Amino acid sequence: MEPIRSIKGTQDLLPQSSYRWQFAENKIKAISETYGYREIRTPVFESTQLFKRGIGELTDVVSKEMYTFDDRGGTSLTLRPEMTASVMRAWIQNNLGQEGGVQKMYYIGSMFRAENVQKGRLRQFHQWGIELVGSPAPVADAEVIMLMIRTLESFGLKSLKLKINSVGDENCRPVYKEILKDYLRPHFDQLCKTCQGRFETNPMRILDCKNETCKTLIHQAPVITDHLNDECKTHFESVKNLLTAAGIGFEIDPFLVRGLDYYTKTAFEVVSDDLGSQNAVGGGGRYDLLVEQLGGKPTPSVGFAIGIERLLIILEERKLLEDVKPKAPVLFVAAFAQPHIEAMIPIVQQLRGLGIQTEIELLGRSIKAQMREADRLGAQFVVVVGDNEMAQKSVSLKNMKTGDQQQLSFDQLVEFLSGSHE
RNA sequence: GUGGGCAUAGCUCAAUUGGUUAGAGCGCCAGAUUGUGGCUCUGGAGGCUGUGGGUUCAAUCCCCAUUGCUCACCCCA
Repeated sequence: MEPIRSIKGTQDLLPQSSYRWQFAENKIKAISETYGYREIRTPVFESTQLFKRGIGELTDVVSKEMYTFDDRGGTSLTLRPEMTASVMRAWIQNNLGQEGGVQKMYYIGSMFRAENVQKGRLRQFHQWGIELVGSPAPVADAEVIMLMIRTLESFGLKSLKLKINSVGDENCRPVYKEILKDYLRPHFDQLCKTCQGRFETNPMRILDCKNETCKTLIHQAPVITDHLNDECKTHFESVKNLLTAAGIGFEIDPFLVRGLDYYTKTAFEVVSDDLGSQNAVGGGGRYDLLVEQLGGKPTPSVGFAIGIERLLIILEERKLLEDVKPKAPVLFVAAFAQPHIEAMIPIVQQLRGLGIQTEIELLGRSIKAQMREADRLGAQFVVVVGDNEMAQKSVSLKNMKTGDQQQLSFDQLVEFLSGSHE
């Protein structure tokens, strides 16, 4: 029979490496909470309409990358391709705006995009994200960026590049788009096919096209940062000043245009050379118009998302996970035969009850094999029980690091281990 | 959707212009040590060379198809 395989673009997280994820997730959660963010979980599937309205019908994500299907009642559902739209839907639906002040939320979860697979790009992948809802102030933008950078630094990542830009708001962006189109119009024929399509629908996306001729044309193009209105300009300046005050280095990239339609004012991205061609570790920005688009009251917000798989790729390439190891048992109980195992079971129960990680032989192997197993598991101590020990109602306790061995009564063993385990 | 690369033991990889029994390291199991891990030594298990077809006296090697993986284009995390 043909074995069934996992679906392309999905991955098993095996016990051999899950501790790395736990390490990353624990750190992320701890830091998010230090900054006052609380976890939000939302369903992995939503009404297709949510993403169409929130992300934008013309974006690549919505137009060609969504896992969409009809449920039995004929409703169109979609596996979430990102979570900001879901979080804002939940925020509106549960009237979180009524609580006053801002809502600071984080999430870690699976996202789904039906794309071709390559390095750092899967069909089911995971994001850590932050949403700071309800503040129009530049300090909110700065806070989420500080949180993002601090977190990456806490993993030991130093030389990642932070790129920021302002993409304007509903007043100055349309004006800039016209200026850009006026500049590009005489060169329309030289643009690549996709950019010719973008010319009317989303001219700003031409700015980050990687086609060579498009790039040379764009090089001389008017940049949005020269055409921001006073409000956006002041906001952008404040964000930059705050980042400088926070000691965070950044690079202004007037060609940074993110692929989701909801961004306003600040947009930012962190890139790394370790990722191959999909070089974005994470990115985000301000989305002051999204809540209205989803049927809520105007609510200025800012957030970001980081790809966990990509983060782990970088950590691995830079050898920053070498010291991260799975938890090893404190004690391995090696027994000769069934009666010895029976005699040890109450002790094992007691030790585990005390939170001491304890293993007992499950295969009835030779003592030699059991010792090898204990060593492989990295156990600090091994207890050996046989007829000799049973006769004296005791155990032999071996320290695996020093090789020392001593005879202990059952009570002494429990007392010793509750004092000496780490 | 489009292109390139790869597919041999559990893992990482060899195998001469096509030539006899497809090898190594690591890992696994066992013994040396009949009640004790690591280090060392010895032995062992483990392969339809991804699948199907073709060329040939002969195919892991050449050709075609197919599946899977991977990298890249577009876009994104």
